[in-house]
Amino acid sequence: VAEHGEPEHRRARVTSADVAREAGVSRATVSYVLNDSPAHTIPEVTRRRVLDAVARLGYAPSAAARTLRRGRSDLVLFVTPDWPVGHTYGQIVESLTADLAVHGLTLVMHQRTPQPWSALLRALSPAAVIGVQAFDADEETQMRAAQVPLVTVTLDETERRAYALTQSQRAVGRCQVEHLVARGYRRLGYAWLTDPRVRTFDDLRLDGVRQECARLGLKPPVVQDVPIDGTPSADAVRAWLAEEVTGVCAINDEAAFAVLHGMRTLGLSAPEDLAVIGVDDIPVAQFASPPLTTVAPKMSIITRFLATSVLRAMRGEPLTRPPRADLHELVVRESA
Amino acid sequence: VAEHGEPEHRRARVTSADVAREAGVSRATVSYVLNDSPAHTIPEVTRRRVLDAVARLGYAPSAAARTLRRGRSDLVLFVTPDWPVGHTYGQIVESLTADLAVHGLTLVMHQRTPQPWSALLRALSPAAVIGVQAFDADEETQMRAAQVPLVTVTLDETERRAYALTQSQRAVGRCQVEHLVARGYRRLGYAWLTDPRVRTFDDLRLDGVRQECARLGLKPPVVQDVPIDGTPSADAVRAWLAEEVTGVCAINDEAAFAVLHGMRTLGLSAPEDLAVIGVDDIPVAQFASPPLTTVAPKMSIITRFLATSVLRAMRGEPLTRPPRADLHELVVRESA
DNA sequence: CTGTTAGCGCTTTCAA
DNA sequence: TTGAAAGCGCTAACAG
Repeated sequence: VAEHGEPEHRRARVTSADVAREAGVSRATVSYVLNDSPAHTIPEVTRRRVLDAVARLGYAPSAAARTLRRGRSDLVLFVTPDWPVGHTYGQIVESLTADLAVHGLTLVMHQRTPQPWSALLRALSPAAVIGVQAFDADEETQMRAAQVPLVTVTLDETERRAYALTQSQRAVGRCQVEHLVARGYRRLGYAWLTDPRVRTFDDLRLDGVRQECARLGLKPPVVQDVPIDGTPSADAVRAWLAEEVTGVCAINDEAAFAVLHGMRTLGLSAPEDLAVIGVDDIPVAQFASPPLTTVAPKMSIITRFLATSVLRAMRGEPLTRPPRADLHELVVRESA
Repeated sequence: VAEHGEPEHRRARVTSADVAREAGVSRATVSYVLNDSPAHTIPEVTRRRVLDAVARLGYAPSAAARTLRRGRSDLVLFVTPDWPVGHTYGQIVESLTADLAVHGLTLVMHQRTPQPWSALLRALSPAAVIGVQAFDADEETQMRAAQVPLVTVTLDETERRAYALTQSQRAVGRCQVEHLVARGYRRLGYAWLTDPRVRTFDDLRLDGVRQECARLGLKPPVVQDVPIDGTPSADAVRAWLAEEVTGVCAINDEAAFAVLHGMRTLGLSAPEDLAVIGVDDIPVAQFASPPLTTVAPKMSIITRFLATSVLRAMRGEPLTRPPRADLHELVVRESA
């Protein structure tokens, strides 16, 4: 831990006025150039002069001033649910941050708590809000009142909304079933996490599993809770076996690991006794025993789409459909 | 993906002027009350009136205006290295965000790229910067020039700095050795990741392992790279066995999983043939085969300390030493 | 095509 | 103890 005191000669901040002076133009012109103001067309010479001055002075516009003036910042607020955030979280931050940065937007994450976050909203004046859960009526009212140009990307398709990620979640479940059935497993189980907070996801993924089972004329999946906090995951395995389940779809790779572990304590092994397929492809999935077959979401495509959606919504343009390309891919290893 | 258009009646934003009017005082008074201005003492009645008005109007101060005025925002910039961010990342975000929020500070993460981030610095005017790598001279100059009150919390202790996390990293390595030796393993190996970007950490943790080996009069650890991207981790295991290594410390849990997997392909099992101990206690560690013994950093304590350091540094107070309590704890399972 | 200018909402002297 | 007022740096009308 180290600290720097204030510099002795606190050189004043470089402002757009400095740039204007250096370039021999007015502040307005500087602003027009820097913002590619559509209403004003600036001759190339002037443009270059301004840009040069900017470079020479190392000028960076003050986000605060710009926000104050425009009434809206360049921040995009990502409101995460109250789930335990796992590997996926880092991935999202990483690529979404990059995708937004391209457009001059900065990602700010906020994890939902029981407390309302309307104050955050007003304090940040974000350019957009991305949510992974539907906002309740109260929250939506808040956002309207706060005059936040509001984009909601949600996992929940209960309302009439387009639903990129929702579709993806269902498709993930379908993909699991498809693979299992292709391998000849016809009586399926589903491994849910005990943590009730993850249920949003589950509902959707499980729903996809159910859909696909129904479509293929299979019995509905046997759902079992799998405790993530430790021991008795063998119970779930026994229950499946009792129902003659031969293949289980896990809500995510952690759950799959738990199932595999439960099987191990029972002296069973995958995929012979029970095939297991996960979701996420966490880094250690390849080191599972046996290496875990799983469905890997293509984060970069998803975040790219999210970023585009935000941009379009900010401009008031109609939102596009999710990309054609699958938002996930099957990674076949040995567990199924 | 759903979108809200602008509200029809865009009710103007609630400002401190509104609060002042509602409370029958001046804007200055509102400001004093809200900021607990030390130079001014406000009678309790006035205070209450203001606070009531704030609540009634649902007023939230504009971060932009405040920043513009004060020249510094309430943002704390966390500059992460260019490593692959794993499970730890989410943990840090989660608890550090909460710890800072208590003090009205908002955490913003920025992952280092080859490009400089000085523009970000000037744009955000953050209240502090937390770095997990030492900043180079250029960057430090930038920060001074940008007049950012600068706090550096670094993993690198090469310069004369206090080093909470550094000590912790070394201590983590020592802790691994301690446990292994207590269990009777005396010839040790060290599992490094192939990814060169993680080396910062490794150096420190490995250093701790070396120190402890030296202190106990053991031979230095046999270091082996472990490829995280797939297959041939068996080579490392063979190499260790050839050197009569009986216990290996892994740089993190993923590396430990890789080692365990390599052993499995060789028909070996832990801890009989080779004991393995990791770092991090990722959620799936308990489901490893065998369940992974590991050193778990106590994130909440670490982030609390980070938050406190930031606060103190912002106030110009001297920085305190890291907390007495160990910053990590041993989680004994079966692999070692 | 470029410049002048009026604020955005807040904090903080300075004066009352 | 409270109020009036001057900006912080920027953008966007409006003039020129």
